[in-house]
Amino acid sequence: MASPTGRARSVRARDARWRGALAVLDEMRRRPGVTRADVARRLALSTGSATEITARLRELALLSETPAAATGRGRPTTVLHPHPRGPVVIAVDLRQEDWRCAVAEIDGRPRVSEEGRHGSRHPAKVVAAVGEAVRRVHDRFGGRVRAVAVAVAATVRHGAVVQSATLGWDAVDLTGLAPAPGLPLLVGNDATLAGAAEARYGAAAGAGTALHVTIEVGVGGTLVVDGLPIEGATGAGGEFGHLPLGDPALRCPCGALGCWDLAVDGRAIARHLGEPPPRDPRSYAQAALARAEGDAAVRSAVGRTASGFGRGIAGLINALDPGIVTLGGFAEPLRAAAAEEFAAALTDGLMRFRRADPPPVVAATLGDDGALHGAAAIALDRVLTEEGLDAWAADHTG
Amino acid sequence: MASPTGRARSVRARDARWRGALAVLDEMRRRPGVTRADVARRLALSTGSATEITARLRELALLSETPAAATGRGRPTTVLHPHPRGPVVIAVDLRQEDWRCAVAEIDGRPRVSEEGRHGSRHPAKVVAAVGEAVRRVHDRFGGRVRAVAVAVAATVRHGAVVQSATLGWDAVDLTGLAPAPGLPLLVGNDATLAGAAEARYGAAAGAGTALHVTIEVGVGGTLVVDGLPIEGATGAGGEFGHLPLGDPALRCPCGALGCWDLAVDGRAIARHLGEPPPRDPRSYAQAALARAEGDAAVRSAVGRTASGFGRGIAGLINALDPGIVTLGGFAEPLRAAAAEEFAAALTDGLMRFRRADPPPVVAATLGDDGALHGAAAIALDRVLTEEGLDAWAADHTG
DNA sequence: CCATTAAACTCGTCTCACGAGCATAAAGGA
DNA sequence: TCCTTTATGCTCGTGAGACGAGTTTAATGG
Repeated sequence: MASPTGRARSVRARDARWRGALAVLDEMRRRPGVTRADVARRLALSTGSATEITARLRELALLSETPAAATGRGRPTTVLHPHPRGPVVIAVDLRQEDWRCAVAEIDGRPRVSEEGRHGSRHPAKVVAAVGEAVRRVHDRFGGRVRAVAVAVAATVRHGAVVQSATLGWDAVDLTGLAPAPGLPLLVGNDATLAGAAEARYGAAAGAGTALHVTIEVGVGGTLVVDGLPIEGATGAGGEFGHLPLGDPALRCPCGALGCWDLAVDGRAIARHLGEPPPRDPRSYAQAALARAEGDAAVRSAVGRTASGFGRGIAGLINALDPGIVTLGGFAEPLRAAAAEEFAAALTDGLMRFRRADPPPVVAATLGDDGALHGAAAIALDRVLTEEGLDAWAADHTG
Repeated sequence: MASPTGRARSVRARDARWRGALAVLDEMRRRPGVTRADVARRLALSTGSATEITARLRELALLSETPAAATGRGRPTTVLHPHPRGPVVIAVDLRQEDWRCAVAEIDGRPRVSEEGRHGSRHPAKVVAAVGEAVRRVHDRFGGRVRAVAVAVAATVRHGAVVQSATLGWDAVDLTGLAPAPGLPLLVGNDATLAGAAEARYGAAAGAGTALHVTIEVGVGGTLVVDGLPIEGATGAGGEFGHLPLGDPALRCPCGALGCWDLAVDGRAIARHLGEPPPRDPRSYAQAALARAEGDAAVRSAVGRTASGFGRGIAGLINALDPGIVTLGGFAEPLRAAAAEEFAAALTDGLMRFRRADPPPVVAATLGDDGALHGAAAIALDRVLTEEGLDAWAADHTG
């Protein structure tokens, strides 16, 4: 379907130059290990076009081909791989206590290259350490690096960190992470990127509309449509934790009243137990699940929390109508620890007509790697465009 | 940006056949009265291409050209219009008490052709009456009709009406509205389509991400990204009224607890006044605004309702990050009647970092015509595609 | 009435994909 | 072992769509 209010697309032949090539590269990304014959079939390409396109891409070091294992009669085809001197992106995941820096070829699988812990609350130090790592990777891969994407446990607007309860940061400038001028630096919220990764490679693969929800400190998540997170006007979409689904009497550190955040993470469990707010809601929540084994009061507190979580999920399903819901971080253990309470609240919160075939609510499958995969994905999205390939081709000819 | 999880796009030349033509037609839709020279500039088309494309489209009765008023020196250009024998779509708006049937040419402006009231609660009768009207229009326009779209005040899933509190309907089969076999019949929720129209032609024109919220019986609305409503997996997205933002003790007719629906429409005002639930919350709410003039109790009840509405809007802004919020139906009069309460609740409910530059909350500008415009828009979206133009061209050559 | 200006028209060229026909590399049967 | 079958890759002529340089046209304004 056309996008009649989108920016005026240019129609020039220049923009058709990479049509077939991009389709092939996308297919390669989506199905690692795909054969050339398969790609041609899927894209309804003639064998002539397939020959021409793969030859061009091989020439430009955008892919390489190796003989495929024979599957029967007929001339054997080839498997398409990223080229050993092809473009790469750097993906960074900046979490509460540590960070990881990975490299991904155009198949989108990040391979962790460096990692480190940061006890420090000083953003400048963390940024400096991560920046060093990025620069080392950039030195190693040189011109092959075409973009850098950072997943950060923070609210991100217009590509900049605005605040982070998890990290204890206010606005932080991450532009120092760019290892070279002119290299695109993309910054995204970690839960948003994890959701994108789940929708592309994980539990929600294939779903047109997927909802990802994660609990760490508060709630994060995103609605993903056709592999792209609904980012909102400033990039801060998916802050479901700040819907007033919680206790209207409680003031959230974000400034609003009744945020769902306060009703589902470790702070909620502590409140139900009459204990003081935990310094680190994440580890407190994990510990509570262990304590619940032998302690009925803790079990009950966990159950009430799971119930509040299920009720909110039901509301989000009502409002957004996802085809599947994936749970990340503490969300899945919480649901598992009080499965009945969660399920009851979920069903009770659904509109009646949705109860016959509600969307599956499943555990995220990429675990801790989701955000890293998502960062690699958005970085590659940037590289695998007409403009990106134009730039790459300009560097790789003549 | 590519859509890496979307269906495998075909790459064949066949799909490039209409590239330029579609871009020109889209431009024509977006800016009624544009000149050919303007379109060429905007799309970065060479004058040669513009000549070629417009000639082809004229030949196919997809557009016509008339001399433009001279604006200065130079050879005068032409204004692009829908062709008098070009394709049209039928747009239907099926509301609580009446219906309208309109015809739109490819500029997307629906012109009402027939209308009627339906006191009847019997869906079959209503569908029959509307179907007759559609058939009459179809008879008049013949093969020019390429699609029919129906905006209906009901929950729609997979293109079918599931239920409607407003109309008092359960599942209703609207396929009888199709005036001819093979003609696409698109069915959409009225608030969703009104939101799409606001984002394309109305108050939210130009916004990448827009939130439309309307109050009739309960709350309807949609998030619109680049002109396309986020429809969800089954097409029932945008049911924000069934987020549990209301009183958790109240059971909604939908089956869930605490729905926002109950906190913002006429039922909420009645409850605050200690009056019994109104039979028709819409007219009750309108009447309440009039009563509020001279009655402090009513004013207070309206204020509390506006406050609950503002709080919910704030939550939706937090969660979805729209660039603008448009208010339709009773939402705007409610906000206007208790502007201070609404604004205070809105601000108080926003995350702190959003308060500096919150998205504008404005009245929808298309009024009662929004849904009709939206229906025409999605019908045209269907017609103005490669496949749609292929079909049209097949009927108009040789 | 002619210079100026902006736009339309003409036409040769380019690029990309198609598709028919041919070449190639395997499996399987005689 | 050789030939047939099968699936695929390669070659090359064709066609569509857009470009862009050069030319023509229709207006304004001095």
